[in-house]
Amino acid sequence: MASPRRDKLVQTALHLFCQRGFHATGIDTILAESGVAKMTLYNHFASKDELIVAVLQLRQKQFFAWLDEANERIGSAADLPEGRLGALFDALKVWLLEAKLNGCIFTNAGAEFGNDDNPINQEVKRYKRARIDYIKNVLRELTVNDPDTLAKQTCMLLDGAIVAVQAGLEETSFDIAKSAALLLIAQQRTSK
Amino acid sequence: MASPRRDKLVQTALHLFCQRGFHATGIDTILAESGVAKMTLYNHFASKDELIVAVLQLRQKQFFAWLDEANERIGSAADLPEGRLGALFDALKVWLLEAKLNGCIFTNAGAEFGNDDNPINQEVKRYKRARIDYIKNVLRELTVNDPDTLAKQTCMLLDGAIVAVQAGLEETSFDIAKSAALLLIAQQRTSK
DNA sequence: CAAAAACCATACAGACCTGTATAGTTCGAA
DNA sequence: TTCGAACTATACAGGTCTGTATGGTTTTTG
Repeated sequence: MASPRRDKLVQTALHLFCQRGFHATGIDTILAESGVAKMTLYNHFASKDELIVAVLQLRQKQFFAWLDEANERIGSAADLPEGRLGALFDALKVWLLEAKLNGCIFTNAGAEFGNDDNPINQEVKRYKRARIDYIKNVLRELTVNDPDTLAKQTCMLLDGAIVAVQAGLEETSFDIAKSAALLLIAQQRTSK
Repeated sequence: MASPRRDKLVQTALHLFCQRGFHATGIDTILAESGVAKMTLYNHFASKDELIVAVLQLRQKQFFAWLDEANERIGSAADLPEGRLGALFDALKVWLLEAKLNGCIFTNAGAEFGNDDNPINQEVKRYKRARIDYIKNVLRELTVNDPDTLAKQTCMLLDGAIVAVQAGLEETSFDIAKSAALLLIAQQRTSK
């Protein structure tokens, strides 16, 4: 399953899909950029859609690995429990602004392939759910009333901020989203 | 500028773009669905991109007209000031779930044409800004501390909820977003 | 070394795409 | 009724797209 050409293809495709979108990125562009032959691509993937699914799976793996790492790095630094979520927000802001991405690749995939149950959409769903679960676990540690709702609200604020930045609004959107999330969490902790 | 064929084209295109996306919807599909000849299209629009811009402009007009109407309808019914924003959220939920849209057409346009300053993206930006301003005006009437930040947070929650529903998560996302927005507004009003 | 697997280069099929060219038609207004 | 504008129908140019066919080359492995 693992192969250097395959990996190169998926990584290159990830890069291009992030910047130009899925439909707007042709197979030939990916091949030219990666230096891999077309027949090799179709030896590893039955179709472009399969490649897209592999790209989304790679991205998901990358993201959660990075999130784990960021979470551990914060670990000792955050004395107040709210500090952990705040630091996570800051880290996410860096992650999302580092490469000049065009928004979130999962949200974008939902936009381009939405409205039916193809494997691409299932991957999007899987990612969104996993992210909520991750935040939920972080929140559980902070002993809030309703971690489920709060995790969903946090993810919505995050996605909303990404969309705002993508539309060309100010990058302070992330900070504004962060302060909202912290207010919500504080509200749950005081009213306990 | 106004012409029955032109209107038919834009309306049909709006419908198709909403459901299938922009790149995935060919000109010929729009022509077949609308029953208009190809030369008529290119008499009214120089290119497909121009048609897309017209579609986004129509949608923007529709949306804010509907928003005005909903806002007036609420007007007398909401006794508590928070009630107005809550009722607006409920109305937006209906607007967004009524036709089986695939998310927000402006967010989707940002996903497909992002990362440079084409006219399409400018239209997306214009919409997002106008929506923030609209909410800001509603909030000003409720005398909150920082209407600007609160309006942005509200819009982020809204966009986040739309993305969540688009990804196939529960439609209760809207209600969860609403409760977050109401908490944020209450927080600002009590701490004054 | 030899056999097998992976990969490359090129050409191409077939579909679809945007946009144009051309010629005929409807229809309202001067 | 005649002129002109808007529209239709059809064909097509030129490009791009995904995916395949073919045959040669490299790399790995037994």
